Amino acid sequence: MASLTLEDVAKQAGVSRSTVSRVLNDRPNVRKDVRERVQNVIKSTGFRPHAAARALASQRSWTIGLVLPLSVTLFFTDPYYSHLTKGIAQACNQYNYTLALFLVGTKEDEEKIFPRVSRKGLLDGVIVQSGHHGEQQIIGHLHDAKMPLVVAGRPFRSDNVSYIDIDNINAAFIAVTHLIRLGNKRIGTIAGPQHSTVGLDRKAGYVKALNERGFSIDESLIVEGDFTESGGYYAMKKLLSAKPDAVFAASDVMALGAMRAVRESGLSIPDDVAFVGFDDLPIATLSDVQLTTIRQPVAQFGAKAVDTSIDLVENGINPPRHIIMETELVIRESCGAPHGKK
Amino acid sequence: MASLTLEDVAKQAGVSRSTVSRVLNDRPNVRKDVRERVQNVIKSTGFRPHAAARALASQRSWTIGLVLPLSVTLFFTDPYYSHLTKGIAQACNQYNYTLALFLVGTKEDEEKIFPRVSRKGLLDGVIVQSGHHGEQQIIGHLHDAKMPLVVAGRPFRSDNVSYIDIDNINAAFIAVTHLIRLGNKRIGTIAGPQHSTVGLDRKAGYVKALNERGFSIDESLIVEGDFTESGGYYAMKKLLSAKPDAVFAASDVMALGAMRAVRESGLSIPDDVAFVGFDDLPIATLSDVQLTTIRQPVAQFGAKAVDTSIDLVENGINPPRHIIMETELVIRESCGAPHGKK
DNA sequence: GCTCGCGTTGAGAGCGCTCCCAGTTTTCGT
DNA sequence: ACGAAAACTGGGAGCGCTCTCAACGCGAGC
Repeated sequence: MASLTLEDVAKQAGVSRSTVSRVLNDRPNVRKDVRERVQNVIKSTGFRPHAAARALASQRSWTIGLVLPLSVTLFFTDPYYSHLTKGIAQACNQYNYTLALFLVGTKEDEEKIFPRVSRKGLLDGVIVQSGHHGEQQIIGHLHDAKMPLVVAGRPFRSDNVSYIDIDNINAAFIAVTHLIRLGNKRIGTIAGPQHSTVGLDRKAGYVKALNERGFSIDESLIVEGDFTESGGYYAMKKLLSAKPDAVFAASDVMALGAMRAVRESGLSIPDDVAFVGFDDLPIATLSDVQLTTIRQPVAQFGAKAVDTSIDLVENGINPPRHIIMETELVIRESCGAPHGKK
Repeated sequence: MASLTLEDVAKQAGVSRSTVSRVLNDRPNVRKDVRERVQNVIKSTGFRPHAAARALASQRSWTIGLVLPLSVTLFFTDPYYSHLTKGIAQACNQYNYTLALFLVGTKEDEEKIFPRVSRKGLLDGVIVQSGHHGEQQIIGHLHDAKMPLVVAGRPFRSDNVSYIDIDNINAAFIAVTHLIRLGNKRIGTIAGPQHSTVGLDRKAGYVKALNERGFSIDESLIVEGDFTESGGYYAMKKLLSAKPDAVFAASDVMALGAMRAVRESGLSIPDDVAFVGFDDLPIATLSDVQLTTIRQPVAQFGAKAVDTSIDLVENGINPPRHIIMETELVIRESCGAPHGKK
């Protein structure tokens, strides 16, 4: 099976290269019987066009890049990234795109990756996870190269870039309002890092909910975590001295850590301290006390990111698209509210 | 900045296409001053060769595919895959290769992915994680297409394919022997799925250790898990009725689940039940009782996989390479042995 | 019967690079 | 200083596709 080419297939089918190409790409203007004849040859020979050749001729590589930060080793501890990656990978697959993964950890990684993603002929579009250390820089690179770019999560400077996000402020608002309605009086929060838009927005939603219900903001009830389990644990240890009766954690993983700290201190969940998390990843249901949380549509989020990338590739990057996905409060045990399941 | 080509750079530097190509690829036979002149033009114009064009002309795509099974949603729950992916991604980056990620979950995924990975001009080599449902099939595909292939973890039929693995039997043997030396008499195991080589091998090591020390094999002390936390939890519930005084779990994640079950039943770790896990991922140290475990060099494992792939690409796929990486017993709290740290 | 127009087909010119080979310049031994 | 060998450089022919364009039937309309 020496490397088969379009030409070979054409010869076998008794037609020209162009006709085979047309059949291959489902283009019109081929007589039915000819089309079938060619299709048979393609099937019987198992011919698949050479990816690089097609990419060169069509100026489309049919691959999308995904740039993920590895900072704080989050890629390992926070299943959010795994889920996002899965969503994106499956969507790519659906559309017959190839997914190129770029994990950027160190400064050296950046130096190698940044020029690569903006390189011609490699990627049709790029999805960058926001909250990244060199985020601004890579967005700039990509912008200069006029490479279609979708940011997953609102970036700091969102003018002129397409992004897709959830309404973090509102989602956090709903979570905290839920805790207020349940009668909690001292509601604390384990916020995300305040150098990320997610961290800022979720805290803003917390503040907004308290304000709207006439609560004053008690700074001792606000502790910053880093989206890790142990971050949540230590944040909660600090928070405990402020004696909260409820906590809104900016991620499920942090909520889990925080709940561990609460359990260790001899208090019970939700009676002494009620919890609402954020993400609704499978781990939310794994704990002894199932977590009430905000559900993000992570898989659809990924799919939408791919979708949008392809849209940008095909229809130009202007105007930038800004897409906000819906979230949902999922009530389980940890908030103390009556709930359906188990 | 219209798409810059080699030709343009050549014109600007006052040389020919060939010379620029030579400079670009660090090839000899270019006068020093000419080389520098060209390099300056490259730097000042920010020229990067068109990836697809280069791939077509050189018949090398400089990208490596990674095929990961999504079965049992393991990709999410077991950080092993995240770590492996990270190792592979970083190694690719090091070598200036691009990593293409293929996550195969459903049967439809397979159908889309299998032809894609063996397609000409897309991938130089492929790394496939073993333990995959359609493993045999994809290995066959790749073999037919003469695509360089490295399997991560020994596949079932290992003749004629290159793989890289750890010595699971011996590692498990060491873990269990350690528990025996500590004076435990009823040592149970939470084995991995017995349809995977890892699962089989680690169980074989357990059996071998007991046999060698004159213990008889008690089937009620052997329970099969599925490498998930809850799998470990339920396996332990079953195992508890056999009253083990020590447990060797075939993965850290399962060990964590099992320890949760033990704690729930009111027993203490390591006094009532001692534990040794397998993997030594960061989660091993996250638990209340730090886990004694077998350390796998996951990151190096990934790097070696990439290394081997490139070797196969450059030096041909025959003979198949079989590489075994070293493991190490890391003693912490859960086994009850005296240990250094904390 | 002739022209017009449309659906169909094939030829040819690239896409932007690598690589071989032939031509030119430099280097070195004598 | 001269010729041979070595080092350097440029031109050309692809790599395997896509895409434009011209050419070719063929039935409809007059």
